Amino acid sequence: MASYTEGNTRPIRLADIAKAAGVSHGTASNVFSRPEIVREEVRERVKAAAEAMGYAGPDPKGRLLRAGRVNAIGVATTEPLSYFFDDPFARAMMAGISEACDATGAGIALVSAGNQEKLAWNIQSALVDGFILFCIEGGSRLVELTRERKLPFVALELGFDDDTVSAIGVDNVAGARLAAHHLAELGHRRFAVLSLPFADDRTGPVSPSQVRTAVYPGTRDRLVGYFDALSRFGVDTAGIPVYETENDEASTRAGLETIFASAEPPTAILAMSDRMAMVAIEWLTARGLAVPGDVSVIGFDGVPDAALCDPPLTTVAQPIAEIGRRAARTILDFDGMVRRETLGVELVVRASSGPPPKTA
Amino acid sequence: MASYTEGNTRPIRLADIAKAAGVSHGTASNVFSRPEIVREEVRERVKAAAEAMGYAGPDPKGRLLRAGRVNAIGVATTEPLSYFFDDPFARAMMAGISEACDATGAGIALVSAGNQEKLAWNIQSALVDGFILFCIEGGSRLVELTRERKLPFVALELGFDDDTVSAIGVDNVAGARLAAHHLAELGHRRFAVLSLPFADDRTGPVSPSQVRTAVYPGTRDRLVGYFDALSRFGVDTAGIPVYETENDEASTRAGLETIFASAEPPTAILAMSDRMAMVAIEWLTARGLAVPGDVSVIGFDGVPDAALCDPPLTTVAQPIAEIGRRAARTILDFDGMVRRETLGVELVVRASSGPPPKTA
DNA sequence: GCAAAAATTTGAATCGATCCAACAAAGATG
DNA sequence: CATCTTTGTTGGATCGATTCAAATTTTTGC
Repeated sequence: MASYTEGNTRPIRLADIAKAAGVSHGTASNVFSRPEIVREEVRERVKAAAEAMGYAGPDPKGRLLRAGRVNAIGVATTEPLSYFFDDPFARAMMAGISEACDATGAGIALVSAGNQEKLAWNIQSALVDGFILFCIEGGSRLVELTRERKLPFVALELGFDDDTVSAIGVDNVAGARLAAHHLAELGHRRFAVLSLPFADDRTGPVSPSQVRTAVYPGTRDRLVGYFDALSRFGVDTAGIPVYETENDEASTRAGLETIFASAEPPTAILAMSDRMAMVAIEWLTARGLAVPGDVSVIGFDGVPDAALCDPPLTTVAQPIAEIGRRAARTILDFDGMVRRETLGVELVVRASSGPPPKTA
Repeated sequence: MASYTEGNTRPIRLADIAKAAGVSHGTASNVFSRPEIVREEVRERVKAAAEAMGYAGPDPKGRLLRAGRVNAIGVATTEPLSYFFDDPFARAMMAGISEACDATGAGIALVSAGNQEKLAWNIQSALVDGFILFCIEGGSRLVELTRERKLPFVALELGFDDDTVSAIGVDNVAGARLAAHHLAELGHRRFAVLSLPFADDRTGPVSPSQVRTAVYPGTRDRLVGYFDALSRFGVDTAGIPVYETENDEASTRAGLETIFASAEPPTAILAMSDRMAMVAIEWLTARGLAVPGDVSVIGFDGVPDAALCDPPLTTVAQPIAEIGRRAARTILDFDGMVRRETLGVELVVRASSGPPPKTA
């Protein structure tokens, strides 16, 4: 299509410049890294030589080995890379991480991979000073892989029960209580739960006996919170349908189909993510059910989009950006400590929740 | 808050393992990089030693220097890092880049910085095999900085006139013609242009004589396209108000105020980005002007959000993800050639454009 | 003009791996 | 049994810089 940019000569090294300028490589190095300590005349001579030979400046690859520090933090997930730019929760989190990185001039390296093997390799070979882990599905595998690197890392979103890993998350039990309490207080007594996954790779309706067996602590805690608040209002929690989704549109719709196939459909939906809640609103509206007239919907997360949907979503807001900022700071200011932080959540009442219909 | 994770002993090196296992460092290296060529018994012995000493596996820092290749591509901009997660255009582009990177297992390093000096440093020290440059404002500075690194790079979005830099973009003249033609054909004769910046750091209304002086080729080409199409319909292009914004909400609103302060306000707005077009729709609606009843609005870019606003935006769609994919491929398959690609655009007619009001 | 102090410069050591030519040992072949 | 393969292992060279103690030069003070 067009011309060659360069000959295929091997790139110029600092040593080449040093030789050309007639100084030692120590001095040549100083010209670039601490110019103030080298005599002006020499400095100019070396710079001129560099210019003349087309030297690209000290290669970070070489510098890195000596310095040890990369000045970049890795953000890893088991989802494809585009997850960081598509998912509203991830985006809000990345905004917080970005802010902390911008403040200190650190870079961000996105790490992911289609399959398990590649992911392992990518984590092993990522040039970073530490990792922030987006623990969605397969979070524990991700933690194991990362632990191998023996670099600082912090798990996000769901507290791991394992006390040896740093983690930043929210009080899921309290948040779920807030959500359920809000709906119960409005008068609702028939509920359904759209749940995040209980464990790797499963989905579908969940029997009451399974409910306490959720492996993912985040899922379990939210469930515990919901049930705890509802039972205080005398609701029989054993009778509440819980549908486990993969937090995507397809499985959420499937869940709704199942839930509303019932003879006594719920008047309120407790969704464990704003994503599912928004799908639910769309699904209900399309089915001719008014939100919140016929069915109230409450989400969890507090992503920015939730304020913009129609009707605007009532939800339990996490301080997402703040979690991101703290995670980044945990890596950037790593002090060898295991740091486990639990941040507070906030009930944000918007228009998707209201009293149950009179007829119910 | 909690216990120490590690003592402060210096990390284990491959050489330590080799010594402990009683083999040469060459063999120890092989155990990790080409296990199949080392005898099983030895392999197990080395692995056991590694396990026992808590070896984290070959350090990528060391490997990198030898290998030369980082297997990551840098994406740079003069905006803060959060730009990548906030801006819809950037996000769509990143999705394309992500896809190409996922396919080959390459990583993405985000590069940015608040000030000019830090940006230079971050570009100099980024551990990447090449750069994709988001050339918004200050694009030429970014190109200069990157050129210094003597790594492959490709400029995005706006073609640079400089033929020595690889670039991928769209045919802005053709796209702008499409937009203007569409509106003129609907019967509009009174237009206003919401323009992207002409050059670094300016904003405000533009006199007709300045119009052809735009420094940014993307801006200039779109203007040329608009005027070219309109003049074929006998519109006096010299009379069209052009307001230069910074492609943000504040300056776009300022532009609209100016434009609609006129005695003969336009019936159609040509916006050079979907962002500005969506701000315009909001502004017009809030002012009681119907879109497209009173004023038609057409955007440029084709970001996903444009389909969701109210009314859905008529726009000129760029193949954003495809541009991203090609940019990534250009770096990943770099062959020393300068590659300049111009992709086609497509008029997407939605509900924000219609015939001008009868009274006009 | 000379010693002491200050400012520069040098060059070997180091960072942590991979690569490869040379060598050693074991097995196959005539 | 000598020779040729094959298979596995070794250790020096290399990747491209930074660092620092020691050597050298320049400056300062008297």
